[in-house]
Amino acid sequence: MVTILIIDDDPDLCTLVRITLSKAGYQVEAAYNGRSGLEKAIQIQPDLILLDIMMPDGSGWDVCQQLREVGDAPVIFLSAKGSEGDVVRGLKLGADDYISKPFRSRELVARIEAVLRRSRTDSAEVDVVYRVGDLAIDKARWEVRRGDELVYLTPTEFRLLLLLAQHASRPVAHQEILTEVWGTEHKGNLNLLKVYVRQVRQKIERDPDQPQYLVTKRGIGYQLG
Amino acid sequence: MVTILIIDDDPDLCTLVRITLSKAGYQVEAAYNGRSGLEKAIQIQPDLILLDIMMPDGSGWDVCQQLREVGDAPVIFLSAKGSEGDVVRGLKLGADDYISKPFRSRELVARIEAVLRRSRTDSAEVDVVYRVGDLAIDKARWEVRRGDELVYLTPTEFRLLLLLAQHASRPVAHQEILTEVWGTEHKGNLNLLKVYVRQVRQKIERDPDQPQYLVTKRGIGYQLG
DNA sequence: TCAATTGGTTAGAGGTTGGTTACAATCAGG
DNA sequence: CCTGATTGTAACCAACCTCTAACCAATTGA
Repeated sequence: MVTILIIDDDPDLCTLVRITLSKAGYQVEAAYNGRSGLEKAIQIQPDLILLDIMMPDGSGWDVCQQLREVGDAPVIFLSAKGSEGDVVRGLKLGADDYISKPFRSRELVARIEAVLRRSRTDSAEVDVVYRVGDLAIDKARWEVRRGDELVYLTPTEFRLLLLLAQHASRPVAHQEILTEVWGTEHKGNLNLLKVYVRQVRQKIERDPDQPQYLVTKRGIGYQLG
Repeated sequence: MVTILIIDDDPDLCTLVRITLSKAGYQVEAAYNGRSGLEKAIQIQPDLILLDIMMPDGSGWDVCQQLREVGDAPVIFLSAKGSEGDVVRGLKLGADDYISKPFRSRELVARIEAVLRRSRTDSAEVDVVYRVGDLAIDKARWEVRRGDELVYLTPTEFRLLLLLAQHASRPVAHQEILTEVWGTEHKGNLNLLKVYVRQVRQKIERDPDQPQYLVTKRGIGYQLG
């Protein structure tokens, strides 16, 4: 369940947003001033924060800055229409997007989804590690470990293992492997695949004759895990 | 028919791509700036989008982001050779792949096919599991379980059982089974079917002589459950 | 009742698939 | 230009799968 925290001094707006986002399938929490907003953010660790920067106590900017320090949830801030300077300032303070009041509910949902998608792929880019048993395939570092020890694979061997890891626990067809790893010009070259499967097994399996990780799916392809 | 939208300010390139992809069997639409590209994307809902991020009006990035908001078509972007920063930025904005200009037509087609295949299997990777009694036929994993234990079936045996599972509690005619599993060239070979029915029963039935799952419908065909 | 029809069983030949090894071609770094 | 690493090819073997043929058993209906 995706949780969204809205921080705004206007209770009517909070209610409106709560209804809109509930319909879109989100869990919504509200806070009516900067201080309690920060506390709630720490407490519930929301997936995204909607922040009004023009609150009566003038705490919007501070809260925006502090939110970035206490968690990594993306922030969308709400600004009065036409205050372009505020928009720039907000984005510089680390906000991920902004919406001018008044806004239509469809637009709000669209912006939220866009920001969530972006933040997901961003963090996915930093740490993509596929795990199968005590095997770890690290896409970003281009490394494979079995337990603690580093296993060295050549680039082609790595691409093969990575592809299988990305579909772990599911068979991947011979042809799909060949076209993904070697390109269409080799899509019929089953022998090539067999040779590389052996090489990878020699390196990652404890007993290459009784593979535990890279298993054969006869008549179909290969499967990791 | 698979439709591809190309957004690029260079009409010559668009024409070249159109010819290349038409030969490969795709329907191609072109737009020559970001705005009309977005409009076309909404209008025709293409299966894949090729996007030039370095358009004169500088709209590439915005368009990339907005494309993700208005549809779920995968995006491949075209970048000038060597602009590594742009590549990372593009991928973070949610693009699925990139190609550096100039590119060879074979490579373009290969990348498109890879991305399409990936986006298709990603959505198809939701497990389809047919259940009959305590028998579970998992189409995606290509596995059959009775209770907890895995039952090994050969590819042909699996295709036979899968077909019956897809019509569970209904008889399937001999001829239909034969043409679906073995193809038209075997549609009269009843003996073949009988042999395989026995083999499958040996593997999935508790008492193969008193089949509970794969039952005979005399004069018609076979039925699962 | 007893052929005719339909379904079930068994064993095995031959082909296909996967695994293994050795080696040639290619590439990258010194 | 040489060297070692890596990629891709060729040939072979072993295991397995597919399909055929022949025969047996159960059911049907004339």
